[in-house]
Amino acid sequence: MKDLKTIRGMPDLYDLDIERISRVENICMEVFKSFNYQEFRTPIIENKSLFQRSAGETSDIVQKEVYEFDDRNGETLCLRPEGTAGLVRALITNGLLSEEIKKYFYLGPMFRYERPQKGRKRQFFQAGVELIGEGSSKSDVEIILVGKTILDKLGINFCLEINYLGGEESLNSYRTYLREFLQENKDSFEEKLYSRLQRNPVRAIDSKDENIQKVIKDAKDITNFLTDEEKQLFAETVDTLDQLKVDYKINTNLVRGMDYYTGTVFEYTVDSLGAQNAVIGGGRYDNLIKELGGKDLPAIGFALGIDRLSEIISLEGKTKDVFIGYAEAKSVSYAQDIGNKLRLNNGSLVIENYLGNANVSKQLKKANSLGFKFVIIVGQEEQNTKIFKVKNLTQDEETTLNEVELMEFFNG
RNA sequence: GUGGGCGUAGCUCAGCUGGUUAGAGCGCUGGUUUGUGGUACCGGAGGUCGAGGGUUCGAAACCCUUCGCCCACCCCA
Repeated sequence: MKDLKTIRGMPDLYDLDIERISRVENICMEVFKSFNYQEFRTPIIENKSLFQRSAGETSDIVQKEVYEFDDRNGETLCLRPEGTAGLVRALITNGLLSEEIKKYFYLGPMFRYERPQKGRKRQFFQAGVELIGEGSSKSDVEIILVGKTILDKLGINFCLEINYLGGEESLNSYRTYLREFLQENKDSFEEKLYSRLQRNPVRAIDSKDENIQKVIKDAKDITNFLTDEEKQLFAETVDTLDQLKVDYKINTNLVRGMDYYTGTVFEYTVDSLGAQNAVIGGGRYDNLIKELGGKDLPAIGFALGIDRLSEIISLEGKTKDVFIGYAEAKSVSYAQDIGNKLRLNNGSLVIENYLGNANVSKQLKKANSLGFKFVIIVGQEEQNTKIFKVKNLTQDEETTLNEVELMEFFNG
């Protein structure tokens, strides 16, 4: 039976789960398109080296969370752990980069080999946007607004946290400072932890570990290492958010897991998801495109956890419209004919043509338990007279209509 | 990778310090009701008690192993 199990952290999705997920997906797409972003689909499998070069060789994602395998000609491939690198690769591969501003979105499954817990699966679904070719605060603000619009439309209470990491030089001097600072406090950490922190010192500042927090709270924060120009850019972004009345919290401890982030970074968090409380995370990555071999273009984007959001939205009651039952078996085809006329007449209706063997009484029972609002029973009588009884299950009313009236009845 | 909790019907769970035939509610299904639902009543199906091994006269229960789920660390969306 082992071969009939799903892979750990990769559940089958159906019923309510998938209803929730597709509601989030639909709203994401709707909002992306309303901001005039274009859809992009890249393969789920890429060369592993792409992620080593983008997310970073030392990042946890690449070090221990990538599903990798050799294909038959010996290349090391992997299941994508995130979406940005693949999209940037595709823009370069297809020669789509120019001075013009480009706006793309994507949506699909990502894979990371992690211990599953609340809000964390091994196959999970992300939607994301990337705005390429604009480095000013205007683009920061737009990307932040796209995220906010989605969360608003989903009716979710959230908190926006932002920070500014600075460009390569600022970030490197901050890293150097942190390494030295950690070295001075080396005795406070275990060997293993210490070497991990040395490898990625910025990680220490948003650690939940009490021990680390106690030490790191005396360290200087990133703002001490930003250039005047960088401070100015961040101030512009923050000012614009104020003007637009977008609430935010500056969190100088906010850092991101991928090495490619520079400049503005942000996270939308919620409080009902336990430890995995980030539902949207993103930021500026002004060096990534160049480093992967493309033009030297600034860019900013975010990724959104579709399944995380799907866990916390409320689902409005879905309505199914018409259940068409039959009185005698030979009337089924006529019932299907009526059903299709109704569908052609109004494509947004959900119409079930009953195909089972239950009698009329059972059919009514089924229609009710399946959540249909109207029932039409079609039989010899209806076929002869072309007059139908439309039963409203919620109000216990029956309306008698001819075919033309029937079409009108369901036309709005 | 490290902790803690948990696997019994499709779902939510009960099942005492080991005791003979495995329980409830919900759902499903048949009937009361052969062209009209919701409520009610009566019946039915459905379980190698996660898997493998061990202890025992006897294991859903105790021990070991393993797989999975949940939560947290870590990491991140």
